[in-house]
Amino acid sequence: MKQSLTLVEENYLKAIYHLSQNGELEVATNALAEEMHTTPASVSDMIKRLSKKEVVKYQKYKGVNVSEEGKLIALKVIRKHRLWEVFLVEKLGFNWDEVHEVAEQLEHIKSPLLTRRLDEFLGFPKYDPHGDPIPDEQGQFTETQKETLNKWPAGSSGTVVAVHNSEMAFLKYLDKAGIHIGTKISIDEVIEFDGSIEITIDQKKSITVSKTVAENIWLA
Amino acid sequence: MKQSLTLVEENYLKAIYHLSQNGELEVATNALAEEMHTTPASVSDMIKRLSKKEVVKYQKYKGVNVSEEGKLIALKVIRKHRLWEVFLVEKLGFNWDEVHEVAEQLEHIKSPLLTRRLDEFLGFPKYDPHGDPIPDEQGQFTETQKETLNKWPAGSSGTVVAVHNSEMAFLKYLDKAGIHIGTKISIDEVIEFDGSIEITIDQKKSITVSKTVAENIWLA
DNA sequence: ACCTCATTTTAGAATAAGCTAAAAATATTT
DNA sequence: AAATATTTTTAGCTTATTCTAAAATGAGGT
Repeated sequence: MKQSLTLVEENYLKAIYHLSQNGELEVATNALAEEMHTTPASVSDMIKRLSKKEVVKYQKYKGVNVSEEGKLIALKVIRKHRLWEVFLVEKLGFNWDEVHEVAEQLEHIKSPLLTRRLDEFLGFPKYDPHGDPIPDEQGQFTETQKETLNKWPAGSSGTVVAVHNSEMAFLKYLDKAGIHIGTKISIDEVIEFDGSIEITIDQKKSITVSKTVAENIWLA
Repeated sequence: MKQSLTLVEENYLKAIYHLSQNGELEVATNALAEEMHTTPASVSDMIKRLSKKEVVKYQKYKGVNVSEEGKLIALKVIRKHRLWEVFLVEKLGFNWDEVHEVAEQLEHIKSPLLTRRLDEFLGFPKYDPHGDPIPDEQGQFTETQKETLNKWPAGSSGTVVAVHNSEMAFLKYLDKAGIHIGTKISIDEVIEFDGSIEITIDQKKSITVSKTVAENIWLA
């Protein structure tokens, strides 16, 4: 029987899915506790509950991961989160760095019809305002071959399709630099000793970004 | 200190406000239990909590009512509920009889900015798809002098602004008759012995409606 | 193999919300 | 006004979720 999950359970599932990077690695209790801003003890308890509901696979002291069923649930939540982000930015005029908290609430609204209608209303978007892909109802992504900026060779160029790390400071830095989803970036030179990279933004402005920054910008 | 209310507390407040018809009458524990689909015992407990938070006025065995603060909170929830209903019907193409459940969830999203932007996006509507008025941020309604159809004299005419009683059968009946919010209705004749009324719909079709039906249609 | 240390789990308690059954207060009948 | 019926409250228990403190487990170094 498919008892539905509570809001908190859904959030755990989403966090596990995220930390395991699409269901591959095992997730440690401590890591999950940090992600959820709670204690390892609470996480242990919750994992047991989720395990009983068969949405995660779990062995004591060995880490957790989502089950097939759990993965699909997580993806449905992610789908809703990203669709709402598109709505907030494109229809209500929010900035892309203001939407997360609200989407975090909206993602838990339970109404398959609403989700479908919203998708339609937005023109079936494939990416959210941060460039993250939106899974379809079956949890499938439209795959694009994207890679972080630091992996691109000097001389190449691409378009920003995603940004990971949603810290305010980072988003503000990008904003100031003029880097958004869709911005064209040319890789001019890769400085070997510290991994920093000289780039040209939209064929206009040249700047140097640190390796850390480069690792959080995805190009296609 | 203004501790925020839980989702369930918000729902109680809304129910109390409804049952008291805008904060006038006292609400009985049993009535509230029925409205909330729960037991009187649970209601008693909850009322104590709400009373401690000063959002309701309460004397044992004497009934409850919202406080000024509680009333404002209830009105804010009602505002959100009705704005979302407008969104669902006008933007996502829901039928006016499909929106309630979803709006019941959406009304609890906490983001004043979202509410304001949504209001703006919808063109600052004053009525929801059922014709119920949408309070502003301060909880004020745009007052219109509306009255149920049975109170209007023969020869007068008005526009449908609201429909109370949301039973499926009733809504379907109206739909079939071609009566919607905004429909113009002329009162042709009031039959004295049973209170039924002959009306003309949108200057076209004439029908006779029973007193019961007339009592549930509001004109302005 | 053993010791130490970090990680993880268990135990026990707290809060929010609900329930059932029993007691108390109010209302209605006679 | 007493008896009865109805309504409301209290008491005690349950589940979901969290916490702190204590115990158990696993891993790395000697």
